[in-house]
Amino acid sequence: MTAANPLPADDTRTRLLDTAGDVFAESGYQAATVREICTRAGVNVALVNYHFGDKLELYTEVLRRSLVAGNSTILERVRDEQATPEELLRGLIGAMVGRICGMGNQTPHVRLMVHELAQPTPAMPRVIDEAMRPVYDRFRQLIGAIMNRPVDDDAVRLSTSSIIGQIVHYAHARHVITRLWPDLEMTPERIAQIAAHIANFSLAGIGQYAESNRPAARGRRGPRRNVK
Amino acid sequence: MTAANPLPADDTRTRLLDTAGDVFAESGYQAATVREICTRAGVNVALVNYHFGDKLELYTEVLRRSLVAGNSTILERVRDEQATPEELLRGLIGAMVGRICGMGNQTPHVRLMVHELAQPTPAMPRVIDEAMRPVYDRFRQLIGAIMNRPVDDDAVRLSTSSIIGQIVHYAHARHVITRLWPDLEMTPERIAQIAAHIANFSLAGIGQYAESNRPAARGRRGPRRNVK
DNA sequence: ACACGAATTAAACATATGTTTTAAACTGCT
DNA sequence: AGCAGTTTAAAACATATGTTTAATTCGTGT
Repeated sequence: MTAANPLPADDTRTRLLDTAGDVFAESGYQAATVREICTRAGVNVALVNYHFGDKLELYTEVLRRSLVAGNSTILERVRDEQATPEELLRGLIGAMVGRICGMGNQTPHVRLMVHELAQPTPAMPRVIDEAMRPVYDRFRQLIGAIMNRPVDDDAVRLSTSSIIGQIVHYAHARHVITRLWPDLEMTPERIAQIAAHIANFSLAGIGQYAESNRPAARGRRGPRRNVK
Repeated sequence: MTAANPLPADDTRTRLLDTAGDVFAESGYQAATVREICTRAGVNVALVNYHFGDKLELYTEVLRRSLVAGNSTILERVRDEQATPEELLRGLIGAMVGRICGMGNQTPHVRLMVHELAQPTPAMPRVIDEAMRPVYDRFRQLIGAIMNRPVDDDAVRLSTSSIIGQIVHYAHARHVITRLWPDLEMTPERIAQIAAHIANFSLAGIGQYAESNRPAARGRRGPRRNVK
């Protein structure tokens, strides 16, 4: 038979990478088996070692591709120089919620990150530096701008964790949420509602650190709501 | 039948359960090996099958013990009938943050939950119903009381997810946070600061749904159940 | 057409892991 | 002590999995 197959003329290497991305995203590095990957890719078991050396290098390469394709798309959606920090923050939250809650099954990129967090591999430092740090830093910039505080202020860092925590909770607790809130369907409108909620909720939370409430040295003065 | 043995403290069965709890908490169900468990417990490999049948039943029993010991302690700390919902919410947040950020390594209970979320086992439904649902429900009660809205109002559910998301982020993203914020040390003061931040941040976020800001068309009218 | 290196295949290998088997040691009771 | 039931131990088993080997096929330039 000629090279004209129903399957596209992708070379096996890329087919392996694509399939491995799916399998690793489903099961994580350790639970995924090279036989499962090769079977699904329709190639011989020996080819992952021939093309990549071993399982870990295949995983590393999968991760590398996922990283370069992953975070840049998110961050590039909030590069508008005209927009205010609040608008950019809303945009960033919306982009992340959209990717994480994306209807049906999640992006492989997201699931790779979830598994890497639960069971770190030798690639973890790079995952953090290349996938997480840029997002955290962008959030800190925006939040710092809104708060009018330096990016390494405690309030900025804590608020950054608060916002990211709210968002990625929909990745980590996906099964929990669908069981405890069965009526929740991730329609585009629902996703927009979630993003809007997180943005409003967080901007209100940030507000307590805002300029007017800012202390001169320590402790805060000002309206002091919610004091027990 | 006559063997009315009161089960010594270092009974093999108990020692297996304890060790298995540690190993499963470190590696998750799938990555943990019964040989590792037995070696660390100092017992023969065959004994897990003799006492528990198979690996999954051992895991199930470990989980069962963790569940009964786990969530009750948290929720019992917020049973004060005299306190206001805000105070109880602060207490609940503080209890969870304390357990999750607890200095050094996390509680086995927390790590078991994290692994179960990343890679669900057949025990997942029970984990959700017995460990997660009570906490979610208590949060919804308190938040609903503060907002003066029913517990299944969208705003209540979304705010519940927001608060829990902020808290458990310190469990899921532990490595990320320590790498992106190297100076952060989980001293008792720091843990208190984090809990206070999440409480203040969230009460401000909840504030936007408060009675005064409530739109007439949006939020559901109806019987004001669950208002204390 | 041919040769040579790259790519692919089938099979085997080595090891890890959950489980079972069979015998020995232990326990409580008469 | 002797016995019956329970518990432990050592070894074997069956299977899964990452990796290697050796042979075969494919592609390409001469």
